[in-house]
Amino acid sequence: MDRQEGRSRKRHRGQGRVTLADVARQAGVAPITVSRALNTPGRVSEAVKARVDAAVEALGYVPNLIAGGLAAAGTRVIPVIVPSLAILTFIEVIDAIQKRLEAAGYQMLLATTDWDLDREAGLVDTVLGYSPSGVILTGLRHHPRVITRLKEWGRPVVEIMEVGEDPIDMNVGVDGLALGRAMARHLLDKGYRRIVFAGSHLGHDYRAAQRLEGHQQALAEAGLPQGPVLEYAEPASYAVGARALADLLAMTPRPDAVACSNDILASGILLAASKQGIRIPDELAVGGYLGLPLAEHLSPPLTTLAVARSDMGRQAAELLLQRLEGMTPAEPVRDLGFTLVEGGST
Amino acid sequence: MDRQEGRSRKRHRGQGRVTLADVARQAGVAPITVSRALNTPGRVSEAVKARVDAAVEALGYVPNLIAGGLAAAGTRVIPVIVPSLAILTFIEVIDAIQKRLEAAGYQMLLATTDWDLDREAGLVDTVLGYSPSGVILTGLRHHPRVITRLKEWGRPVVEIMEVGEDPIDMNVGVDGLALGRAMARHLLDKGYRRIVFAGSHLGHDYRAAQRLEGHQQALAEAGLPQGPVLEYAEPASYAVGARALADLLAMTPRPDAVACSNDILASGILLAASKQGIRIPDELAVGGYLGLPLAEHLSPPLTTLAVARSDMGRQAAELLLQRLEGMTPAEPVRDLGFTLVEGGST
DNA sequence: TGGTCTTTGGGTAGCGCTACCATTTTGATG
DNA sequence: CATCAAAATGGTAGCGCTACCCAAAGACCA
Repeated sequence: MDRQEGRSRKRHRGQGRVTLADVARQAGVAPITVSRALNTPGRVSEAVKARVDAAVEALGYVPNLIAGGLAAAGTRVIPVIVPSLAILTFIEVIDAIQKRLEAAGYQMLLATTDWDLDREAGLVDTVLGYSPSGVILTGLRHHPRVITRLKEWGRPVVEIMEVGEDPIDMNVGVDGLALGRAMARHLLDKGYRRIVFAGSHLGHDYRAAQRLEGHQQALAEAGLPQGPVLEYAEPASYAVGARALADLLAMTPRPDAVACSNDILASGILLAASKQGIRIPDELAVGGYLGLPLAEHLSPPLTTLAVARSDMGRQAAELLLQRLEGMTPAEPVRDLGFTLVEGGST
Repeated sequence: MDRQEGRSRKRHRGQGRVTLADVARQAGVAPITVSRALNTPGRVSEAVKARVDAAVEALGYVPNLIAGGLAAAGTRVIPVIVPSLAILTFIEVIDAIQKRLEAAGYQMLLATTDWDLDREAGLVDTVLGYSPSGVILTGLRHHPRVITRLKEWGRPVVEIMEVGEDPIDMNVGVDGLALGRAMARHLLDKGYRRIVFAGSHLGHDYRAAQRLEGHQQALAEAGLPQGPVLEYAEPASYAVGARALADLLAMTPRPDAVACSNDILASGILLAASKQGIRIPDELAVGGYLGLPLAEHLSPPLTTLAVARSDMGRQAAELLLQRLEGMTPAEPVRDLGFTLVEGGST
C-alpha cells in the first residue's frame, strides 16, 4: 500500500497534493489541531506544535488557501484596483503596497479599470468573488453600487491617491485641489502671468481635472481671469508632452508658464525643449505634479509638487493590515500632503 | 418568511451573499443546472439559459470563485512572478499580460522575488496554494524545487523575458547573449574600440549578466581583449547612471563607448551628460538595451536594442489562454528577437 | 476535598461550487 | 409505433479547510 491508502473511498478529483489531513496523520493529531498549530500557534502546546511542524516539513505541506478561504471567508488576497499600469504614477504606489502586503503574508491581485467607473464596478464584483481579505481602490469616486457593496461587505477597504470627505472605509492620499492651487500659486509668486494648464486625459482622469480646478481657483483668487487649458485626449506620455510644447509655442499671446497635469507630460515638454533649444524657464516655465524619479534628472530639473507615493502605498497597506489584525487604526483618513521641489524649470 | 428561509438549518457562517443555490431556486432549476448555464452554456437549453440569466440579474448574483476553484481546481487566477516592480522593464510586460488576461476573465496575482531565487521558490509554493489556472514567471533559472513542482503540477506555465532550451512548459522571450553580442557588434561597427560595459545589479540580474557575456563574446570574436566592466551593486536608476558617467569620464584610458545593462542606466548617463555638457556621441557613445519609452525622447535619442515588451506580455498570456482552452499552441517556445534602434547616441 | 475555571485537543458540519453518474426528455430511425 | 441514441436536467458526494461546540485534563480556589 502506498501513501494514498488513507484517502476517502472515491477521490475522483484532487491532485495528489499533500493535504492537512496527511499532516495530521503523520503528526498523530486531528486535522483541526494541525489547523490550529499553523494558524493560531498560541492555542496548542509546544509539543504538538513541534510535531506538526516536523510533519509539515517532512511532507512538504503547502496549505490550500482556497479551501481555507472557503471555510473561513478571507483568502489573504488583497485586490488592488487602479486605473492603469501604463502610467508611471501608480507603479511606485503598487510596488510599495505589494512589498508590505507580501511581507505580511498577503498576495496582491492587480486589476485595472482603464479609467472607467463602470468597469471598476464590474471588477469589484469579480474580485469580491475571491473572498479577499480587504480591498484597495483608487480615488473616492465610484459607481454607487461599488460604494454600497463595499460598505455592507464589512471588511477593510482603503481608497488611495485622493483624500476627502466620506470615504467608504479608510483613505490615504493627497488633496487634488490643493495640489492645483499650490502649483498655480508658485508660478504666480515667481512672477509668471500668462499661465496655461496642459492636461492629458482630463475627461477620464478626474483627479487631474481636480488639479486643474485648483489651478483655476488660485488664478481667480489672485484676481486673474481663468487660464487657458490645453487638453489632450490620450493618456500622458513623453510624446504628448512634445506635442504640448509645440502647441504652447504656437499660442498667442505666448504663455510664459505651463502647469502640467502630471510629471510625464511635464517631462515630455522639458525633453522636447532641450532637443529644440528652447530655454527653460526663460522662454517657458514648466511645472509638474507627483514627483516622478525622472524629474530631478532633467536639465533643468523639473519643478514639481512631490507626493510621497511609496509612502502612500505603504500606509494604505499598513491601515489594511492593522484592521485585519483586529486593531483600529489611529487615523483612518490620512492626507499625506506634498512638497514643492523647485528644480529650476520655473 | 424572507429570502433566507430555504437555507440549511444552521448557517453559522456565510455572509448573506447571494449564492448559486439562491439563483437555482429563483429560476426553478437545480443548482448544477445553474452552474452549467453559467459555465458551459452550450449544455443547457435556450429556455433554461434565459431563466437562469434572468434570475442572476434579478438577484445580483456574483459567483464565488473560491468555491468554484475548490471544487474544480482552477480559480481563474494567474500568478505573475517578476523580480521587481521598481524597474520599468517589467511594467509594460505586466500591463500587457494583465490586459489580455482580464479580457479573458482571468485575474493577475502579482508577486515579486526581489531577484532572489529562494524567495521565488517560496512564492511559487504560496501561489500554488491558490489553485491558480496557470503561472507566469520570469526567466529560465529557478530553484530546482520550482522546476519539479511546476512540471508535475501539469498546468500551463510560461517563462518570460528569456528564451532558451528546456523551459518548464512554454517560453516567450529574447536571447540575452544575442542582445549583448548585437550591441557590442554595433559599437564595433561604428568604430569604437575602447568599449566599457556598465551594469547594475549584475550579481542578481543574471539576464543582464548574460548581456555582458554576449558583449564580451563579441569583443573576443573581433579579436579584442575583454572590455572593462563598471558594476554597481544597486538596481539600475537614473542616479546610478549619473554616477556611471562620472566613473566613465575618470577612467584611463578614457572609453569612447559604453554599453549599459539596460535603458534606465543608459538614460541616466545621457541625462547627466546633457546636464554637464558632455557631447554624445563624440566624447562618449552610449548604448542601451530593452527600448524603454524614454529612450527616443532624449537628446540625442538613445541607441538601444528594442524588445517588444508589450508583445511579450501579450503572447505569454495568449499561450497560457490557449492551453487553458484545451488547445495546443503552435509554437510554445518563442524568441521575439529585438531591433536595433539607432537614436544618435552611438 | 469538591467545585469552578482554564487550557488543550477533537468531532461535526458545513463554506459554495462542480465532477461524476443517473435519470428523464427529446428526436431520429427503421 | 417501438427502439435507441443524444441531449437536457438532476442527485449525490465531495474539494480541503475551519467555525462552532464539546470533552477531557489540569489549575486554582475556598
